[in-house]
Amino acid sequence: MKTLLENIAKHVSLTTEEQELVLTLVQTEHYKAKTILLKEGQICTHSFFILKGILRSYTVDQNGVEHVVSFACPGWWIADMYSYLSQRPGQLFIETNEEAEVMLLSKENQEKLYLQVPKLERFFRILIENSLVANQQRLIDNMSFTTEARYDKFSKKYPELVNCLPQKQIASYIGVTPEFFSKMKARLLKK
Amino acid sequence: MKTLLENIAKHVSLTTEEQELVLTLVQTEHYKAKTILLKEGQICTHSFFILKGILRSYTVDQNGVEHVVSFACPGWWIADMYSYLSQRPGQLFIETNEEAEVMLLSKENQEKLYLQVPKLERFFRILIENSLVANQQRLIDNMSFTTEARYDKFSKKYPELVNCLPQKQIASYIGVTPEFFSKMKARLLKK
DNA sequence: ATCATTTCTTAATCCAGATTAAGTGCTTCT
DNA sequence: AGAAGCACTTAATCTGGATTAAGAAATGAT
Repeated sequence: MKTLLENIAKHVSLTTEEQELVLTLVQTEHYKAKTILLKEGQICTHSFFILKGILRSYTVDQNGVEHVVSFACPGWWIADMYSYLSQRPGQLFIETNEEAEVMLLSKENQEKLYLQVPKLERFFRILIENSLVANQQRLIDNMSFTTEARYDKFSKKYPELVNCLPQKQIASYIGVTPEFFSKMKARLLKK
Repeated sequence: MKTLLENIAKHVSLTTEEQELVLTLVQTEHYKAKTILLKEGQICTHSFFILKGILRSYTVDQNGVEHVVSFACPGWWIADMYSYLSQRPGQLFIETNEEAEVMLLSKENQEKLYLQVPKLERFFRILIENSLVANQQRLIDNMSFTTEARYDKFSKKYPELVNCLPQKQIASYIGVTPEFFSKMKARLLKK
């Protein structure tokens, strides 16, 4: 259901040999809960495809406050795109919430793939297009909706996440403090 | 300096024939100040490459308030990416600030280009990657910086824009009301 | 099972920024 | 040139959400 090849097959179709090539260029890793896969200041040398578990990326600001940039469930990719694309030190942390199984694709191997299987250029372009659209929508939502409406949208868009994330992470994602989030939820229940 | 072919040449190199093909697939248009090129609810059938002038994209929320999503100067592309990619009605307006000259590339012609000049798949992928990174950075900035710091960053990143945009548009871009923006600027001058 | 750490809640106080309202230049149109 | 509309400013008041602080509940480690 959520393997890498199935994910690719949604957008481009590969021959058996091409599929095998892909598999030789990725590695699978297993991580315990709360493992940090990438730290601020490091270069993001791999992008991660989630097989099991939930990962998140976040920044830490001058005051030490965390800001969740994204979550990734099985079947999703995650990386510090700035750092990954430019191969310069980035500002994101990437961390497992729970025990997780992840496929790693190095930047080098991705370049190899582009050369040997040009169709994958299309695959990754589509992935990036989708991220861009989602990101832009989030920006718009943050500017034009109330906190309550943003929470509502989040719950509807990611119903599987609402009940398995610590709610301080959801609070951070929608852009409020855990205290305020808690107050808001209590207010919602009264209705 | 800012023609379409020069823009493409920054990332991929085309043969003369390929360049000519590109030119046959775009059209150039001239617009007066305050012309609306795309309205909410319409399908974004073309993406726009700016030759002259400044365009901006924005949404209008339930209360009729405008939120600037992006600006585009000469040498930049602009479109409602959600609508353009999905060919469904979008929520963005795209409008010229001043008199402008713009090249239009239709979605159909873009698909033709992908087929006939696969190198362009790479070109557009890179453009989208850059947008994604910029967008993600803006999200992070909105979550972790004060209004003042965001304005400061904006001024440094787009020095050419600060002095030629109505400041209510800058206020909207960084996410505050024109009144507050005005107050903040007065406060900055005192220092 | 117990202790320790983290997460969540509640409540009081505070503040950045919104809202409302007026007033002051600018353009631009006729 | 005058009217009409925008863009910008200033100021008073209000509010969503932050901050601080404390306790309660859940989770995890030994």
